[in-house]
Amino acid sequence: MAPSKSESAYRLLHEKITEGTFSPGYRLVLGTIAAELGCSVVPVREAIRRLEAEGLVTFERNVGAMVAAADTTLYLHTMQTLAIIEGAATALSAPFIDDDQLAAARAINQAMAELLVDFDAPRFTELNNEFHQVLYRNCPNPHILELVHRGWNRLAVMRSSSFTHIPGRARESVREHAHLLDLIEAKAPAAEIEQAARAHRTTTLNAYLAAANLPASPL
Amino acid sequence: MAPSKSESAYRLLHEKITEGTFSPGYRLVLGTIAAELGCSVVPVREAIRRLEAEGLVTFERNVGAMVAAADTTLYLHTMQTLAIIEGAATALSAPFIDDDQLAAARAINQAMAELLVDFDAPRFTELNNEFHQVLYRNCPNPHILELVHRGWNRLAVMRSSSFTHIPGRARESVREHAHLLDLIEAKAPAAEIEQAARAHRTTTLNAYLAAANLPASPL
DNA sequence: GTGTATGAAATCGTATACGATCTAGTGTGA
DNA sequence: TCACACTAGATCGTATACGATTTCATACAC
Repeated sequence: MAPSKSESAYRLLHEKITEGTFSPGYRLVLGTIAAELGCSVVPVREAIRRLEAEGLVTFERNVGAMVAAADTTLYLHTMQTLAIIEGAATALSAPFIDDDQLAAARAINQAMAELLVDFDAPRFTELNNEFHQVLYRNCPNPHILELVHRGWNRLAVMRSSSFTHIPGRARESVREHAHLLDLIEAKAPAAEIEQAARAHRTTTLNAYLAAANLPASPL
Repeated sequence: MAPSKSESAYRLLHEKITEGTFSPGYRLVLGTIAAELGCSVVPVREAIRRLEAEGLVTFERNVGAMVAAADTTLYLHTMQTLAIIEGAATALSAPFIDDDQLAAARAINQAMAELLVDFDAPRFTELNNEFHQVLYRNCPNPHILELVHRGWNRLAVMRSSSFTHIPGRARESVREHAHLLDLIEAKAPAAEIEQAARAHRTTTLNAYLAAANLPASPL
């Protein structure tokens, strides 16, 4: 069956926001979006409420909705949260990663390594997403998986606009990926995998924190 | 200004669900709720969408909404998630807990200890909530705090209906609380506090898992 | 020039209405 | 008896309409 209009509106907005078509701060005017979608405002409001609950959109009474703003603090908080959640997701997922998936992840990481020579940031980011998805996808706890997705989405919204790559981080990243894969292949203890997966993200976070003259994350 | 009807509907439903007035599986019929609130269905739909995004309600197209079901698997997944998030929240909060708050927490735990003699489960649970709130309230990362709240809410919905206390767990709990407070007072490393706070919850989780003949949580 | 009143336009919030869809109960034929 | 078609009632999904609120530009007073 065709999806409901509310569902369509939700998907469309979600995509436009995470893909960066609508940048942070972009005003989502109900009437305009409704017209674009060829529907009335009611389903659009509903969609926006859902996006609000996911943190992709902020909504103010009698004023309207806009794509969640991307201030530095928010970004860093999101990264910290994701470090924690994704670390756990990866550790919980690890025992269920089979040889094929492991091979796929190694291939992706190899592709990333090759990109280092002639660096292509968007492509690198894309591969990075794929890589991590392979790692946490098998997580048997759907709540955690959902939180990981939400975290990635929130980062995606903000990253596009305001944050740039840290020099040398890409190379380190590839190395850390390889280490993570080794741990998983060796069936290392969950705590060790969690620690490595978390650190992988925390390192980036701390680089940003240092750049902003803030203390490093204690976790 | 008076809250919008959509906001009122959201708060009312949220409260009724977390307080247990509406048990898991309870059908939320738009028209009925709208009539109770003295408003139309549109704001009610919006409220329900928000609750859905928080996991308190499930919604099926052309069928309607109901309070999220409370099957065992869901409950355990939620507990596992909360163990991870709350552990981090507590560790991040610890450096900001002042002497007064520490004293308050000790007092609450003392009250819990006294309840052990003539056990009163609802009161114990209430104090337990208060205790943990003191511990994680100062967490400087609002995202994490929000996730903790959502986790507690989800547990609250389910706990009321289907889960009972584990014998001897209350006494252990009080002891673990005291240990946690000692670590915080001693300004122990964040990782250590996180570990203790997580373990406090994981122990309960594993007791449930064992009772259901499932393997313990690896984290 | 600065600050405040005013009014129009834009936008939101929600009631109402009605078609679409689901559910359950009844009847019919094999 | 069972499977299926059908109908009535309940409920959902969304368009439309309109009052309420905010915003912004303009005009006026000081």
